[in-house]
Amino acid sequence: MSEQSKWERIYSVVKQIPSGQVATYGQIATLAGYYRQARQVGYALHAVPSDDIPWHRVINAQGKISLNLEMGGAVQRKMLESEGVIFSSAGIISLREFRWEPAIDPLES
DNA sequence: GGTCTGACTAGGT
DNA sequence: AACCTAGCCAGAC
Repeated sequence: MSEQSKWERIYSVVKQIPSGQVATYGQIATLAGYYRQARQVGYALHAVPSDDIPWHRVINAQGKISLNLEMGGAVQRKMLESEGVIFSSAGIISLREFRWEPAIDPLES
């Protein structure tokens, strides 16, 4: 499988994250059929080709933003907050409250 | 070609 | 809670 179609599969899952919800890198990897390849999800999002992919709704497993502030972390937080996602004083999002839990397999939809 | 890096994670100590 | 390790693999050099 080429890396192109692999990334596109990752993107197709990310596109299905609803506004106001978030997913973790590992969750996207698993949903796309690439269990344990969370790093590749991060890499794919780093090179995100267009702005119709809600890359900002992907965070790490600790509920935190993985970018440095200068890499766009501040922008990501602002976009999430504008969608209604709440950050704690420590900058942590409650995954229990905001994590996306797809009812159907994203690859089948 | 080998080696290193990294928007990561799960499991163990 | 903090730290370590193995697993993953596309680029950059």
